[in-house]
Amino acid sequence: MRLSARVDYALRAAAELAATDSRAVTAEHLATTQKIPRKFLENILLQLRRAGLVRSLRGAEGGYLLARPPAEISLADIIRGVDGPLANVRGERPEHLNYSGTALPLQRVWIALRASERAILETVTLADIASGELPVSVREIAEDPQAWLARPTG
Amino acid sequence: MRLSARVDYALRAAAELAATDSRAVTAEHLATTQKIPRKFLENILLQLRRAGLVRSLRGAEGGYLLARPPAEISLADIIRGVDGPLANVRGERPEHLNYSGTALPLQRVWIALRASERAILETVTLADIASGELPVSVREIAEDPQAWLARPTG
DNA sequence: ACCGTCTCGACAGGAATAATCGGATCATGC
DNA sequence: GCATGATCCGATTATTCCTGTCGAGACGGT
Repeated sequence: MRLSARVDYALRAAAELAATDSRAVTAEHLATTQKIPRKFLENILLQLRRAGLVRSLRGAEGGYLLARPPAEISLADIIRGVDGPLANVRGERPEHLNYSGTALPLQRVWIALRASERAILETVTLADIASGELPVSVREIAEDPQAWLARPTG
Repeated sequence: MRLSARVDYALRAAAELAATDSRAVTAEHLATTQKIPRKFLENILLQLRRAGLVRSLRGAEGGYLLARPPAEISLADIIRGVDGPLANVRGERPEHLNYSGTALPLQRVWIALRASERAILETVTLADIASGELPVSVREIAEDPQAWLARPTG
């Protein structure tokens, strides 16, 4: 799991939008409150708009707002919107790999890994982030003190 | 989840080593059977050796072999050996992030995500790959037909 | 008409990634 | 001791990706 700055920014901006329901928020405001380079953010917001995740309004009183209710936008939607498919191995989707010989079972591991990422990223919505209340299944995992250690023990 | 060529190569080579127990295998052989650029592979094998995961023998009859029994080397070990920490956000470890405002709950999501990746990558060993028999917990996830779809439904 | 905002392609600098080169070093057999 | 076969390893290149910036244009509201 490697999250690029682009994805990180997109999610933080989206979270901010989710918190400010029904009013348009300017790129400038998002940039300063979340400490994101402004022009870079514009770039990202444009991507999100083309992905159908945010709407935009021009002119005075303009800005950005979510295209759907926050509860209907998952983190996975955002990530895919700016960074393409969630999972890939050397640029290939896991299901398209053709490993040979001993390496063959690796493909099933990547599939499992992706499924398990989806279980989280498809479940958590912007509404969850905005309210601070994560779904139980996710909270259970995050609450394990082991999960917060840099290096897993045993 | 983005797997670099380096990691992919490392895992495939390691799988090959796991299958060929107790004999040393040359870089040349690994490169051809797994279709990996040879000099690049040497580079990777050197990293694995420095990480204490493989041993090497020089001279005729030389080559590489695993430093420990395959059952005692997890995929996570290999990945960390060549690519550093499993998870990071913009170069920072998830536990070191300091999000502010609305974005705050995101950190817990990354922690959960990492934990759930670990659950797979720490569990699956090279012995599992070599035998083709994945742990039940992983197999259950990988066997779900949903997991093989490019885009999740519902 | 004017101001504030989004729109959007181009592009630059740097970092990461992928891969290669060439030689040094070491073990083994003869 | 010499040839051979292999690892060792720093240096180097090539390419792609990532981050971030610029500037001119389009558009909405007043």
